[in-house]
Amino acid sequence: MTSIKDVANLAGVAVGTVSRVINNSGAVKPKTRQKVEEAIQELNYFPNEVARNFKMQKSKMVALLLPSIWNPFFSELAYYIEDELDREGYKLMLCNSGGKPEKELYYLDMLRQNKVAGIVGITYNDIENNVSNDIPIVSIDRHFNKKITCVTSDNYEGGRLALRELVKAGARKPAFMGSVTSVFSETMNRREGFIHEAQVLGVDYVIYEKPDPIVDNQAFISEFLQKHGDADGIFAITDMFAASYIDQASKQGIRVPEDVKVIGYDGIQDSPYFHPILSTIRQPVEEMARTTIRLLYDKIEGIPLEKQVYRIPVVFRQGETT
Amino acid sequence: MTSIKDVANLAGVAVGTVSRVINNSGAVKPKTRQKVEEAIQELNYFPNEVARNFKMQKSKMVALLLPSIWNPFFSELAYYIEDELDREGYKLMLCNSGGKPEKELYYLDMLRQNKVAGIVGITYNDIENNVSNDIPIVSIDRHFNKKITCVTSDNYEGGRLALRELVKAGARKPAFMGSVTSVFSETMNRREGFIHEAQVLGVDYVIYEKPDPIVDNQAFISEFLQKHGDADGIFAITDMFAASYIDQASKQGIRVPEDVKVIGYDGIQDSPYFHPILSTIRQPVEEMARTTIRLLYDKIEGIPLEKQVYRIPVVFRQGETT
DNA sequence: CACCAAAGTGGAAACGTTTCAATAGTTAAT
DNA sequence: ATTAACTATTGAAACGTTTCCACTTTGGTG
Repeated sequence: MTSIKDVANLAGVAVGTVSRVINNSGAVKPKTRQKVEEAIQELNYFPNEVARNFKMQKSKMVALLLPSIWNPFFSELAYYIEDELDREGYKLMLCNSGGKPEKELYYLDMLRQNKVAGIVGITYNDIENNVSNDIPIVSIDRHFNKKITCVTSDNYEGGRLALRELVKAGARKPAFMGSVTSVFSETMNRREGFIHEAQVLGVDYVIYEKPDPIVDNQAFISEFLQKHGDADGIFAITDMFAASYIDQASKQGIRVPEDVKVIGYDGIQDSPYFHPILSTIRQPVEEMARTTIRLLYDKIEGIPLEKQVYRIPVVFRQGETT
Repeated sequence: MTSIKDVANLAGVAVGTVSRVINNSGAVKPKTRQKVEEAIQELNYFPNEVARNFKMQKSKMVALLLPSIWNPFFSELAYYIEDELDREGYKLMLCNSGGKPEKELYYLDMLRQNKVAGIVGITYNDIENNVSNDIPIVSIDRHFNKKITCVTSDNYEGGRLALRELVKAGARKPAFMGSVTSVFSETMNRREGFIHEAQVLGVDYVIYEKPDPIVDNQAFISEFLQKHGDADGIFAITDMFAASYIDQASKQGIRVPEDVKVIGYDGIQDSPYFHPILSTIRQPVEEMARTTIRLLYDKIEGIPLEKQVYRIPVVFRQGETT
């Protein structure tokens, strides 16, 4: 492979000069620059980025650590994250943890060894203590403590909004359904907002939480239907969950939205696949992604951040299920 | 940051020895090894992977270049690719090209500069000439020439299968619908298989292709419905396209499967979101992903490949649309 | 006990850059 | 013509590894 040295030889200058030409740093006489550029052309030389990263002790690589890219919410997020990174010449490394603690830690170690410039983390476990201070992290929907900045949708408002919409659609006894993924998860505020608004409005409500994320959704939903057959409105913690509920309910002859209104959370639907079209609290995925990366840039450059948690507003999107 | 030199100093040995301990290469006395390991512990040292990559002139990074990770077919593929890579300690870099030629080339250059170990490419353009010989590539569904190995589902058989299933489901005049993405795309064989089987069986058929992928799907489908209202079976080139067709058709009062049978291609549905459940030709995404990576490993290690195109068998999956 | 092969270790070069101090060249004012 | 003040360029060190050659130690054999 041709190196900067070959270019220097051919152009009859020193390597330092070639470096300055390439990086437009320092002064170079136009004539010299031309000689060097010709040599670069001639040799079809391009700089070895690995050597640069090594020398500079930093790379333009950002890692995205998430449970599974297969999940449509995450794949949309990843799309925008990559797009925003590319604008500044950063590259994206993708790590699927499966939500497993040991894999999250394994990847964190690996990323440190690879000296990535930053990490976007969507983790199920408290990675606070397993993360060195020398590598900036921004998390999405997970709020640990000072070290890790968090970007999230406004889950609390989303919960309030969902309850209001259910009531507006005619529900007399709305229920919150979902599974706990992590005690650090900001998503739990969806429940708090829901409860708060129900109390403010003075409506009867049900909270039904699945303690263990491993348990089968279907079984959990069946159980709910038995115990709370009188619930006539469902706020599901995610769209995915809402879809499971609708599936299960319709198998038991329950009609949506006639018998039960359903609202999801995420708003990942905008493909012709999805039916029925869910009423949902739409997360502004693109804005969350871009905000996350811009905050990460600030951290990388050592700019102190104003806040610890950045909440992006959500909106209700009417579908066919309310 | 602590380096191998610090470890050597603390352990009272030479850097070469520390290196041998870390890499389990060459002989090291147990006693020495212990001293070194203690020093590593003490200093909390971990090897600088960037320096290694630099020295070794190679990295364990593989790039996945595709139009958009947002597409559920690609995100499933990416999931398995990452999983297979991780088994051998490789990392995945994600590049969304948006299918734009200039971005594909831009990424290709970038990847070369970054000395990735290999590339998995799902491109719309002929990248054959823009790719150096020193970096192994395996493409999915795109067949250029000798240099680039191609992994694809058995599109031809898939096309035959689709036609047979449509006929079996009662269609008298089946149609193939789709848009051309690239002349190099293996996916076009779906059409060939469809045509071949129709001729073998002696059934009347329609081929309706959208020349320009940019044109709006909805408009294209409306046009088709006007011109070929008598077609009573649709083989859509992708599930996504099938879903669009069903949407559009149902808006015009056409019922699926009563009036028209529909078969898609991909089989990306296995989430409760999707309704109706499509009858489809299922691509074995996981097997394709793993095959791709294993072939890439062979190429990386210089092992010559037997074939130029690897076709993975497909199966028909019954849904609610036939 | 002397000798030899094998095992273990040290030390330095090399990988391709950037950067910086030192030197050389140029310009403009005296 | 001399010098001061820049501008342009050189050359070498440094980044953290691995690897290879040379040297030293060890253990076994005659």
